[in-house]
Amino acid sequence: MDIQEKYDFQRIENKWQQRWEETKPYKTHHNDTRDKYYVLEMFPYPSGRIHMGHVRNYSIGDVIARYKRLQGMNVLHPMGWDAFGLPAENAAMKHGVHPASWTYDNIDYMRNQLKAMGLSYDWDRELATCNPKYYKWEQLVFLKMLEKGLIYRKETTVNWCDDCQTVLAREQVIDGACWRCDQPVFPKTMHGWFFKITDYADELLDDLDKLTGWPEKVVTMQRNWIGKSTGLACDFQIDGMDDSITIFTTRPDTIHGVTFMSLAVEHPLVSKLIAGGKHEQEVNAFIETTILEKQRSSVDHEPEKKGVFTGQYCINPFTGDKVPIYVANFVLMEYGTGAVMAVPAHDQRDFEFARNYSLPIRVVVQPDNKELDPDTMEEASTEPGVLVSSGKFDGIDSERAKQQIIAHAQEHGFGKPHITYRLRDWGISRQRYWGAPIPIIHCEDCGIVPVPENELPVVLPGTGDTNGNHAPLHQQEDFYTTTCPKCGKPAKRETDTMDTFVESSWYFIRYTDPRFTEGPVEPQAAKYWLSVDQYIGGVEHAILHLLYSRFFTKVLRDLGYVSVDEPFTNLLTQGMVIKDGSKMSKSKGNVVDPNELIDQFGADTVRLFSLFAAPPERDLDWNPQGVEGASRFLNRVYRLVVQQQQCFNEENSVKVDELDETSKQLFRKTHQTIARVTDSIEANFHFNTAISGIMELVNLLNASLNDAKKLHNGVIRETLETVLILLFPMVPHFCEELWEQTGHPHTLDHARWPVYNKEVAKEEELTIVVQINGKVRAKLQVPAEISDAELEQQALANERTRSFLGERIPKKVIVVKKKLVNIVG
RNA sequence: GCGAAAGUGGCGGAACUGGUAGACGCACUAGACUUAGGAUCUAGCGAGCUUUGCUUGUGGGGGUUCGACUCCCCCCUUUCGCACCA
Repeated sequence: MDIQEKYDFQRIENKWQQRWEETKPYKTHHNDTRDKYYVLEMFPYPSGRIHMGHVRNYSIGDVIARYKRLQGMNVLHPMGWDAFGLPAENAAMKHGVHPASWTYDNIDYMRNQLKAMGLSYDWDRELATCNPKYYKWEQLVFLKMLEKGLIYRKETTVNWCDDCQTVLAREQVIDGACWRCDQPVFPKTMHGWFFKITDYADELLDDLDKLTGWPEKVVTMQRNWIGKSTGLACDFQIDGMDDSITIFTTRPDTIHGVTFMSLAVEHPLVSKLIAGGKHEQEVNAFIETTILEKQRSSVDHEPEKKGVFTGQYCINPFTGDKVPIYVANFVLMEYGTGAVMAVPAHDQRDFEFARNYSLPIRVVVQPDNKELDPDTMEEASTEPGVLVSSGKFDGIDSERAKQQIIAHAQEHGFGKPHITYRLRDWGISRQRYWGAPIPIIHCEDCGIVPVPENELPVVLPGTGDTNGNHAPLHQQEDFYTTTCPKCGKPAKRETDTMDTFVESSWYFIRYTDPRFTEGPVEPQAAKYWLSVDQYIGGVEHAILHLLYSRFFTKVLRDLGYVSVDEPFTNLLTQGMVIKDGSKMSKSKGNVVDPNELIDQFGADTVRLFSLFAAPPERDLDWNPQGVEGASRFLNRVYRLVVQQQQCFNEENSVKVDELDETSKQLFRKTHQTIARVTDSIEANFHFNTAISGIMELVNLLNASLNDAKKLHNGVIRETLETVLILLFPMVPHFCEELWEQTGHPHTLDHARWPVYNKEVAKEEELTIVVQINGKVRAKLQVPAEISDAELEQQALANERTRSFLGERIPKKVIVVKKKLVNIVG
């Protein structure tokens, strides 16, 4: 045996990457007899090159994949590309390249980068969402959803980003700006396609309880996003008109305290209410300025509550009171019914509005801790209490009154229980080129006609050659001119493309058999592999991507394609990679390029450091000197193996009883380390503590070699082999190379994760802390099997204890088994 | 404003269900080897002090306990999410 003296990471990494390319050890087969494990990292958008966030994400995923393989599981670990999207079009405009060739070039480049990291993907399952072979099935699912009534088209006011020239879903508007380009978003009225995600609102909400493997934070965010509220929908007749205003309230118990009515400026009844009245001009002017204000309002502060009287009144069905109808700037048309019954005594917004316009305040819920006086109240009281001034409901507890009032309204036919969600249907129409075409034909006679299934895919035109037309589809006459599949008359194709979040909502399902040609999902493969056991990605997708994916999984289940309710059993949201205290960004000039790092230190070192520097869920502060530390550690292990290679020559079984003390200690530490590393990974993927444990073992091996004249060869061997296996998921090239160089006939891919020997790991002696009044005063070395009484006696007999105690007589002695003795005196 | 999470050496971070605070790594200091070293090895490394040792110390203040980074109450700071949701 002759190991190369120096750790030549370049040679080693090239060698193993090439070998993995040839032998495909990570190719996965469906195998019902084995336990499966599906680990997935969020697939990247092919933006050009990978960044440190990817490095971290994929390093974490790769450790898990390799660890589970060592444990004997059949691991699915695929990779692909979220390949549709705006940057491709922007690049096309900027550099004059076709979005398709820009995207595919980037994919090629990034695939090489990922391969240079030594990630154990089954590359035969690679997919790109911009490939017609992928989006063909998405189009099919679209048609099935349409058939099932889960898709509709309507004209609405949408969020329009002028910069991106497209519509955005509400979730994609962040602080009034586009999530992608950060430009302000404007309302615009147009037709668009919608997925009825609200049909699944209840299930999406209820099933959150099943997601015990998700961070609580993400579950809460989704719960709030869905925003379920239960209450009463109630009609208020307009005085002197046939129409009535329907309101929604979660506080039906306060309905006797209504002193006015507030409508959103966009409420459809407003124009009718004011038509011909003396308030018409004033109201219209108010509406106009409010709409303008809404558009440019900064989000930091709520504007003052403002409104204007319409001149009309409506009637409270409970009291018969006439209350004035206002148009108010704080009422949202998008939520509830766009009309709010105003109870200033018990709602802060109504209270402020009432004070501004000197409207009456009427207390109807009396909390038990304080007396409410409408004239002196400084804020609304939202606490529960007992109903007052509420007719026959007086004296009833407010919680119970809610039910009784709803029942009363229902009995008399002017109201009913109602549930409202914050969640809205998902608008998926985009007016851009680089996306999956929506498979619909518009016919003047037949209306909306689905493209027949056998004509799928509707291929995005112009992708055939690099000079192809990549104008938005509504500008491509050759594309949209067609004939109606029903009547054969000239017709027009739908020119909207789908939101790219649609592709990423089901790619993890397609991975189970990405080459299946008979449908979107191969049933047996899906049944075997789903759900994803471990999903890993940034918390920035806590709502959008994860909610859409959950929705799609349920839809595909109801369409009969899959049998699971939830896509991701366990979710790990990794922290950001930051440098010098802030997120890496070009403008800050603190970007670290993974390529340079890998060239300089090797992929294994970069992987090791990104795992060591922080636990996965926390932000990782990138420290260039820390990387050197990781490199140093690998070099030290390499040197140790080179120095100690003789121990691999002979078969040396270890008999614990015959070992010298140093060898025995090292052997014990080896088994303790196995336990510790396994626990760190199993508990919460805290690789940082796993690595530090391995470092401690290596440190002890070094120290033992220095101390002892002759360390037992079998122990050295077992220690080094343990180190190599434990490190393998993190630094695979490095470990494979040393494993091979030390004469092992099979690669580590075929190895098994070690199991620690409890007997060996057990300490023979313990260090017991002796405290006097809670302060550490002495330490005792005692045999592990010592009794509590014996321990107490030894502690009291200890010389240092005695000198500290002096004349005092201990009042109490507390003995904590195998840990400490505290003497209270 | 509401909600959640987090505050531990010069830095990244450890500490299991309340039981030796600071594992491991980085940086730093001293020494060894060396023509040299950003290589390697050895030792030290929270602060203070009257330095075989003592005192103090986990954002601040209080409390529970024999004992608190850990549990309870109040406050401060940071980060994230939501933001007129009726």
